[in-house]
Amino acid sequence: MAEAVIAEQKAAEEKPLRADAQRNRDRLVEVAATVFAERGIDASLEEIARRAGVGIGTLYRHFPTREHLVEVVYRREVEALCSAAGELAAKHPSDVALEEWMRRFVDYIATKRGLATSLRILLTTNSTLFSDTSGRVSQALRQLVEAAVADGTIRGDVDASDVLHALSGIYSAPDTPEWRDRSRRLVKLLMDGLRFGAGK
Amino acid sequence: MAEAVIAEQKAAEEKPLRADAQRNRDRLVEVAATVFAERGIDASLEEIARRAGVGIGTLYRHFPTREHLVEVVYRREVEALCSAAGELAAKHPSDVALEEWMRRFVDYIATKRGLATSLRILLTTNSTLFSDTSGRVSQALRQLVEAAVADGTIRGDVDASDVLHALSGIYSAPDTPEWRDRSRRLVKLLMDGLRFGAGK
DNA sequence: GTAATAAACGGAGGCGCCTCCGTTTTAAGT
DNA sequence: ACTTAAAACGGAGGCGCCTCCGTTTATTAC
Repeated sequence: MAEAVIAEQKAAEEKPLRADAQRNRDRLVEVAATVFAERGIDASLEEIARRAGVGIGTLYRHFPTREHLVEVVYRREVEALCSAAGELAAKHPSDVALEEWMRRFVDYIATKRGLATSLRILLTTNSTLFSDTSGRVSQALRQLVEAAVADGTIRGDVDASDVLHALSGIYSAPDTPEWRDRSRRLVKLLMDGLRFGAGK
Repeated sequence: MAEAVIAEQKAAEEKPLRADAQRNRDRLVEVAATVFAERGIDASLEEIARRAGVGIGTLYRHFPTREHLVEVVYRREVEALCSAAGELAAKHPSDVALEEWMRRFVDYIATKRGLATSLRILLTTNSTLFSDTSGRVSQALRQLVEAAVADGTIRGDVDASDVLHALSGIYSAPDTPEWRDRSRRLVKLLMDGLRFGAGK
């Protein structure tokens, strides 16, 4: 339902691009994701254009500002993370799916730690981006938690927002070298707590 | 070892500048204030250096980032505004001094309207800057209000923070072409209210 | 006054940003 | 298949950022 609405909006807002334009645009987003990950959010836009095999003018036509490009990359990554929830749910027992998804979630945030400042500015400047993505994340998590509660693999006295709060406690911890490892341990710990008393 | 480093830093902080260095630094701040006013906070640093008659390297030695320079200019302007409070108090009846100072205050904010976004980022990033300057403004205003209350030229049932709140209502109004004029009218209105019932 | 030296100067150079516009490609009409 | 107009391309060019380092200048010691 929600996906149908999104699809409709996209169709309404965007006229179809010419084949070469669509190809270049997709390529740019893909390369940009890689380069931002490698060099941070201040990476050279000219490097992105070069590695995507297009001229700098083409990059600017598609993404008038750096922020436009970052936003598209960010939305794409959040969407990939969230749509993985459904796939995990189909392939694993619901508690395992939830655990794996939470692990990916904190890992994703870990990779963004370095960019936090610039990204936070973008997220406060562009409140639509913030509400869209945080809504999408909540939805994915809710799906997993409700399934696990329903089939009794985790306890029934928690809901998605409880888990989200618990996770935020994990990823808002200070930024040390072992941050990533500790986060994973904490996710395991949280998961054990969720399994305890399950099926009662 | 650590002590040596600390000692070096202290020395560096307190050390008087060489005569030419001080001259260039002052010149840069003065020119920067003009250029930022003319072209906005994103003005070219090379233009500032050029108009100050120094090389770009000299500008960067004194102010490693644009933010450093903006901060110094901003502090200087706030200080000029606030120290004018004392001068006004010496030359005018206390109610007139207060009115004139408030007029200058809203005018100053009016000039900063266009830069608001960048400046707000700087003020939230650098909380020392924010608390220092807002403290200084409060102090200047308090001085004027207390004097006017004390000699009965304005009513006694208000204090500086009341007036500051009233002013913030004035300058947070939307940004229209007549903003400046309306603000002045509102200051006059506020002042009439303050005078009403004075000396009771 | 002169020499020595630490401090400051300044601009060339390399890189990235962004715009502008002549060239190329697509796709719609015939 | 061919023509053609619109769409997209891409890179040169101008400007600003910032660093690096050879040169100049102020100050200190004699």
